[in-house]
Amino acid sequence: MQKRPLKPSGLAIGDIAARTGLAVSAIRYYEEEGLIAPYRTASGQRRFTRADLRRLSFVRIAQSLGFPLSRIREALASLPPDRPPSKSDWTRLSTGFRAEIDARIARLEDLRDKLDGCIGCGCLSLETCALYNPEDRAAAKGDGPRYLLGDTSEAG
Amino acid sequence: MQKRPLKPSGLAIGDIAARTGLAVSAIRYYEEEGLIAPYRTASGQRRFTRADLRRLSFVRIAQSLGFPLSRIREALASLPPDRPPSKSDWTRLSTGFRAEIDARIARLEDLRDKLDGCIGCGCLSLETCALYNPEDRAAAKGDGPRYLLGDTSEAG
DNA sequence: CTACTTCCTCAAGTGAACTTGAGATCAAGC
DNA sequence: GCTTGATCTCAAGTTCACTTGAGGAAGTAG
Repeated sequence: MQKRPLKPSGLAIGDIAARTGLAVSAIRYYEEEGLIAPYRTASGQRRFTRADLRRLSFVRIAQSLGFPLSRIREALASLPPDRPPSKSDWTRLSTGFRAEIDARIARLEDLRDKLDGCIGCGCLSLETCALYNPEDRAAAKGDGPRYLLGDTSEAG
Repeated sequence: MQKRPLKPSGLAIGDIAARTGLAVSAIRYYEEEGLIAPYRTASGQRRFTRADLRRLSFVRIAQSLGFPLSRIREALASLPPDRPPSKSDWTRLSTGFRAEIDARIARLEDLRDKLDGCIGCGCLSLETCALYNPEDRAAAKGDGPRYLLGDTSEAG
């Protein structure tokens, strides 16, 4: 006796939309984009398993973290396409994401701190601020406020 | 004797592109969008001041933080349109941004931790995970993995 | 069986943030 | 003075992540 087993034959797209908070059209789009692969009934209607539900939840979460669908598809590609993924499947997938999330956080903190520093010291209105006057040191390289944009190569 | 004063009459768009790392077309677009307002020579060519350069650097930075141009325009609107902004001008502008950056960081950390927790405990493959099985508690509200998506209203 | 809702596909539209191209003008070097 | 490269405007095209609409088939309630 299972407790409420997603109906014998899986959920229809409308149910999935209600459960994930996604629009029906978005779910269809995700299928088109290869993020999910729901099976079809004899008459051609989509039916979704619990695994699909998890994949969609993951999509929603990863998206809200700022990852593009291409990156999410890539991550989901490491899961078995349709069958219930194991814990180690999800762990493998999430480890890569964790690293990227950490990197994002670090970058934001770095930027925030530099912004704070520059504003705090008032150098925004001076000519020596690495943040707003990158040309002092970077003009020769000709590539803008790169100190804040991830390029830490000080070569030259 | 000033040190290299941006040429007597300001920089041309190509110079600005080289210094900021932005494409010429992007700079024109930003003007169209009201983020900058370079002045024009008699013949109609754009000329940029140091203040424009700072505004563009700010645009680039804020963009890399994930802020939409609309929000950036809004922030820049608090600066005097063309004149060199004072320290307090920039401080006012940046304070609002700081708060939003902090919020972003907090959200990312929260999501990361929840993701970690769920993956660490293996509940991704179970039926009780608030992250991947929100329907257990949220199905009635019908709105997906909202625990991770910012809605903390547990009412109901 | 009828009516209503949900689902299907396919094409086109949307908004953000640009880029590309056409055709013309402007500025700098020789 | 001429050529070359930079700049101008304006219109249209591009990518991402969808939404909207047309036209039709399928499932459900009475």
